[in-house]
Amino acid sequence: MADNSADRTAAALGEPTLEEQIAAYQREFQDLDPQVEKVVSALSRLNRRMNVAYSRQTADLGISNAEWEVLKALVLSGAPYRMGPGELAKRLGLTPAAMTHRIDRMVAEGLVTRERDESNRVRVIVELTPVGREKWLAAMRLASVFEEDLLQDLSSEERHTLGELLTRLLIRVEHAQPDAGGRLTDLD
Amino acid sequence: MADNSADRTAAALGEPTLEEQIAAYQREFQDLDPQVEKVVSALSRLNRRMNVAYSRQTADLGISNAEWEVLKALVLSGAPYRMGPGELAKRLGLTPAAMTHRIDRMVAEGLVTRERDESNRVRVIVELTPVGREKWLAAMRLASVFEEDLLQDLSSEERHTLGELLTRLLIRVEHAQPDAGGRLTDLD
DNA sequence: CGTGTAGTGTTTAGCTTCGAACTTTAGGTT
DNA sequence: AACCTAAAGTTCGAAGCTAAACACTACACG
Repeated sequence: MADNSADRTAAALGEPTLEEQIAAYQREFQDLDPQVEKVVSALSRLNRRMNVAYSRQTADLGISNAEWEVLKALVLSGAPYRMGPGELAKRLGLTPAAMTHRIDRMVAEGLVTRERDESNRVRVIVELTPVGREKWLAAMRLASVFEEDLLQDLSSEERHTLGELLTRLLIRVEHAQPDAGGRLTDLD
Repeated sequence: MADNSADRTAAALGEPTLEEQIAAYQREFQDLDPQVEKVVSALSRLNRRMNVAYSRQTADLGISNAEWEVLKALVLSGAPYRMGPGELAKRLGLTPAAMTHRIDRMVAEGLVTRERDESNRVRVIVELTPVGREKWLAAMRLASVFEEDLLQDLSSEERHTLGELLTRLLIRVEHAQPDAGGRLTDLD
């Protein structure tokens, strides 16, 4: 079971506050926009914390975070919960090689099955087992409690605003490609 | 040079839109709050995209994302840019073992120096070299262009709002510990 | 029909990380 | 002083990932 970085990052002793960190960056790099940096730093820190929380939860269920990602992708594909290793790899941002090994493990643990596609014998079909689906559901229940709790201090309106602003950033990143200088340029 | 997941996740062929993804989750898991899920999913996707962008930029400079993280921590500590391996490991969320190896590489590449602390011979001091500082600065310049561009579509007011909302989430995660059920409970 | 070519998944070798055992030093206790 | 305990880093073996080479199947084209 990988991804046990849980308790190392959890406490985060002596880590500077966001404000302190931004002030330090400004000392070292004058033309930094503190407003931009605040958003970016908060995003990155938040994500680290969230991953730690998820790792802890999945570990409690006896699966790794990596395995949870696979389960999520399969469930998202809808019944009958089948996908090829290649597509899974693309979705999760892994090499096909890594996917092969990950599926090996998950087959051994009974979370998925792997069989050749008889109508096209190059392809392989990875299918969620009932056990795998149960694990996904259990992880989902834990995750949703955590997520609800994370947003607890925000009003419904604030949640909406946050969702919209983040979606706009996401759209900008997903519908654009960086040019040579790293700038994002629209595709269409 | 690790962290070359750049071009695999960049295109993200066939990935469902955020809305589609949330709709799919709701079909499989009824008591899911779509508002919460939207925020969380957007956060997680955004971070993946940003990491891909950073990886590409650091690769262009001939360093890995991992090395950039070390450089950032050292610069943040302020002049004379010295830290012990243990503290670095804690900041970056790594085991001391991993830190040892990472420093090995960075010493070999001339980014940092490693020496024993003569006043306390158990300790080791990792110090940024001028070359390391230059690499940090170059990476920082690239990153700030990308970040400014990422937020391009948001007005100054929207940036402020986003920063504040994210900070509140961060505070909730950083000042709390999860209880047995995964809920976040205040410390003070 | 055979052959070339593209697409899929697996295998192999090397690297990075983790967990755990180990070494060295500092500092307190008797 | 001699010992015990804690703290800091390193070493060791196992796990997981990447890139690149490889094997197999399907399909188009002569």
